[in-house]
Amino acid sequence: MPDVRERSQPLGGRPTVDDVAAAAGVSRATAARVLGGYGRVSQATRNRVRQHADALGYTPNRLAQGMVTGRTQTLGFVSADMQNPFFGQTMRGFTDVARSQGYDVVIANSEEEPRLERRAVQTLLERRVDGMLVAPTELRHARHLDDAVASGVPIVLADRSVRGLAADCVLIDNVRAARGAVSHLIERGHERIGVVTTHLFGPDLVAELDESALDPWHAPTSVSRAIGYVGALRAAGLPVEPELIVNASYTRPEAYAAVRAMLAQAEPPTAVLAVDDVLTLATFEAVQDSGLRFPGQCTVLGFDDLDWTTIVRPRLTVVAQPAYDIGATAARRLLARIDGDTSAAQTLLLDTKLVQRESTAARPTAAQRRQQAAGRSRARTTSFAEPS
Amino acid sequence: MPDVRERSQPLGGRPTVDDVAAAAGVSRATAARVLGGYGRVSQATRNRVRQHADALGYTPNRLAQGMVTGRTQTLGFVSADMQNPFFGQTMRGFTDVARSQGYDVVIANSEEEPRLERRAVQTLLERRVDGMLVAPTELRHARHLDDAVASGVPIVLADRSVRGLAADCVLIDNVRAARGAVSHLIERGHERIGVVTTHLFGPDLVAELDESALDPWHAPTSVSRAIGYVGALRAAGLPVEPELIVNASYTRPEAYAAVRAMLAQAEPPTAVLAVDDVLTLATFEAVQDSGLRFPGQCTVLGFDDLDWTTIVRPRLTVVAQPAYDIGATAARRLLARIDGDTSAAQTLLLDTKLVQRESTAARPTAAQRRQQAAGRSRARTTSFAEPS
DNA sequence: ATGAAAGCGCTAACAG
DNA sequence: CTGTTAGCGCTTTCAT
Repeated sequence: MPDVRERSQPLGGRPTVDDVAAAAGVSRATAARVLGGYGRVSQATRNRVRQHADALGYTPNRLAQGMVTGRTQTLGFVSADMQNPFFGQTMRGFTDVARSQGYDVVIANSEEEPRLERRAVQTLLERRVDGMLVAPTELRHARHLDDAVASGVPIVLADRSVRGLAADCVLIDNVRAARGAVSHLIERGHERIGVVTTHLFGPDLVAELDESALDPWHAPTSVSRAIGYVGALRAAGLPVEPELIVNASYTRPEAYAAVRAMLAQAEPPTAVLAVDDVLTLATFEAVQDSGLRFPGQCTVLGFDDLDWTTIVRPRLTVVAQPAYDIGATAARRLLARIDGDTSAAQTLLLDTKLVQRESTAARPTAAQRRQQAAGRSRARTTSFAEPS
Repeated sequence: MPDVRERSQPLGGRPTVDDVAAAAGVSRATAARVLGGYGRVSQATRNRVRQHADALGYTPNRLAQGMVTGRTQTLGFVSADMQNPFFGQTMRGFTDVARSQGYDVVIANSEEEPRLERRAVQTLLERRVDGMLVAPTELRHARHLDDAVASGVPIVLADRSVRGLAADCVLIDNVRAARGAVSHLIERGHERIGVVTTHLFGPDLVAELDESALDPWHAPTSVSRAIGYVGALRAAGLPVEPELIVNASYTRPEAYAAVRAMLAQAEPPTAVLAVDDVLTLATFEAVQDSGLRFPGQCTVLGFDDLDWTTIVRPRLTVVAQPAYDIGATAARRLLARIDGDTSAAQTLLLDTKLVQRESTAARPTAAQRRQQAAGRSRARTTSFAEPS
C-alpha cells in the first residue's frame, strides 16, 4: 500500500499529475495517460498509478485539460429567466443530455435585456464554452450573436429565432399552435372568441396581426400566437373584433384587469385564448371572478401545461409546449456541431399538443349562441359559492 | 487606426495577449497588465493596447487566468431538481448575487440520488469552482462533502443540513414553521387537524414524530414539518391521531389517493396541513373532489407560496419559504468564505411567513364542532357544480 | 513604467 | 509500452 502522505501539499494545493507520477515512480506522461484515460499503458503500471492517485486524493484539473485540448466540456445556457417554468423545463432537458455526454452547463439569465444578454454571451465566450444555447431577446438583429457565430462557437437559438442569423434553431410553430387552438374552439361552436396577448405595439392591432404584414418567425412568441388567432378566425370566416383582443403588459395584475375589462363589455366572448402561462393564470382568474363561469358561459384555453391547470374544475384545456424537448434537442444539436457537423444551419420545429380537457368539453348553449348573434346584453350566471 | 487583421488566426484560434502585445508593439507583460486591469501602465500605452485589443477582437481566456490565479470566478449549485419551483427560486437568488460579484454558476442536479450528488460534487471540484452550494441528499453523513470541506473548498448547505458537517448552512426552521401553521389552525377553532407528509418510515408514526425521538435538524424537511405538526397539537393538549397523518409517497397521484382515503373516514378533519408544494396541490385537489368543500367543511393550509394558490377560491393560506433569499444568502456566505472569512461554520435560519388568506379565514361551524366532539358520520355538502 | 522569464497542470507529438 | 520535450494563455516576480 502506498503511503498516504507522499508529498505534502502547500496549503489547499491539490496533488497534480506530477505528484502522482513521482509517487508511483513513473514519468509524468505515463501518469497522465492513465489518469486521463488515453494512450496505452500496461495493466500493471496502470494499477499502480491509480492506487497512488487516490491515495493522494488526486483530482484532475479541468482548467489545465481545457487549456491544452481546447475543449472545456462546458455548455452555456442563457435564457430570459431560469425561474420561469418554461425555461426551467428547457434547462432541465438541456442539462440532462449535456450531462449524459459529459458536459456541464453554466447558466445566465438575460431578464429580456439585450445588455445583459450581451454580457452573458461575452462571459461564456471568455470561459470558452464548447457551445451555447440562447433564447434571444432581440429578434431582428443581434450583432453579438453574429460575432459569436463568426468566431466559430456553436450556438443554438431556442424558443425564438433571430432574423438572418446563421445558427441552428429549435422552437415551435407559434402561429400554427394558436391557430389550432382557436380552430378547436370554433369547431366546438364558438363564434365570439377573445385572445389575451402582449407585446403588440402598432396603433392598429388587427392590421398588425395579419400574417402577411409581419414576419411571425421573428416576432415575440405572444405576437406570433396572436397572429395565429387572427388566422384561425379569418379561415373560418369569422370577423376579427378589436374589442376581443387584449394587449396586456406582461404582469399578472395588469393582465387580470385588462381581461376583466374585456369581459365587462356588452357582448363578452364565449371563449378566450391566453397565449402563455402567466396570461393564462390571469385570464383564468379574471373569467372566474367575472361571474361568467365556464365552460357554460365563457371558456378559457391556455398555453403551457402547468400543474395547476388540472386542479381547477373544470380542468383547463391547454396548448402544451415541448419545453423539455426543446432543451434536449438544442443540446443534441450543439453536440453534433461540436462533433464536427458543418451542414447548413437548420431550424427544428417541435410539435405542440392541444391537451383537451374539460374547459372546452362543452359547447356554447343555444341561448348563448342566440345572444351572440343578436348582440343582447350580457348573460348572468350564478357566481362561485362564497365561503360560508 | 490599427489594422484589423494584424495577425491572422489559424482556425478558430482566438487572438491572445501576445497577439495584442505584438500588434501594439509592447511586451506581453504590458499588454496583459492593461487587459487584465492590474499593475501600472501609462495612459498612453494603455489606450493603444486597448485599441488593438478590440481591433483584433480579443477575448480573455478565463481558463488561463484561473490556471495561474487559482480562482475561477465560478460557483457550483447542486440541488435535487432545478425544475422544482423552490430550487428554481433558490437558484435565481444564488446566481443573482453571484453575478453581481462577477461569478458565474454551473449547475447540476442530484435527483435526490446520492450517487449523482457525489458525481456532481466531484465534477465541480475538478472544475475548481471557488465554492459550491449543495442541497444535500444524505443527511446523516456525507463523506464526499467531508472530503470536499477538508480540501478547502468553501461549501454551503442549503435547505437541509448534514449532521456533523463543518459547513455553513442556510435553511428555515421547519419544525417551527409547521408548528406555527398548525397553531394558527388551532387558534381558529380547529380541533381535528390532519397532515399530509412524506418520507416517514417507522412502524409507529406517532412515536417517530416526537421531537425528542428524532433529530429534526437532520431529517427530511417533510419529516421535520410533521414533527412540528405533532408539537403544535401536543402543546394545545389535542390528541395526535394516527388516522389523520397521511404518509404519502412524493408523487401527486399517490398523495391525492392517500388524502382522499383519509378524508373518507367517518370523522374527517376540518383542516389539513400539506407540507410542501406538490403535496399541497394534491391535497387541495383531494379536498375539493371529496365534496368537503372548504373552508366550510375542510380547510387546506399549504406550504410554498406558488402562483396558483391565489387563483383558487377561497385563496389558500400558505407557509411561504424565503426560497430566493436562501439562495442569495448562501451565495453571500460563500463569497465571504472565499474572501477569507475563517470563522466557525454557522447555521443561518431564515424566517418563514404564514401568508393568511381566505382558506383559513373561516372557523369551523358549530355543527362541525359538535360533530367533531360526538364523532358522528361524515357531513355532506353540495359538491362542485359540474360542467353543464 | 515596462520587459524578461518562469511557471500554473495538463496533453501531445516524438523518441526510444 | 514508457519517457522527453514543448507548449496552451495568462499572471507574476524580478530586473531594468
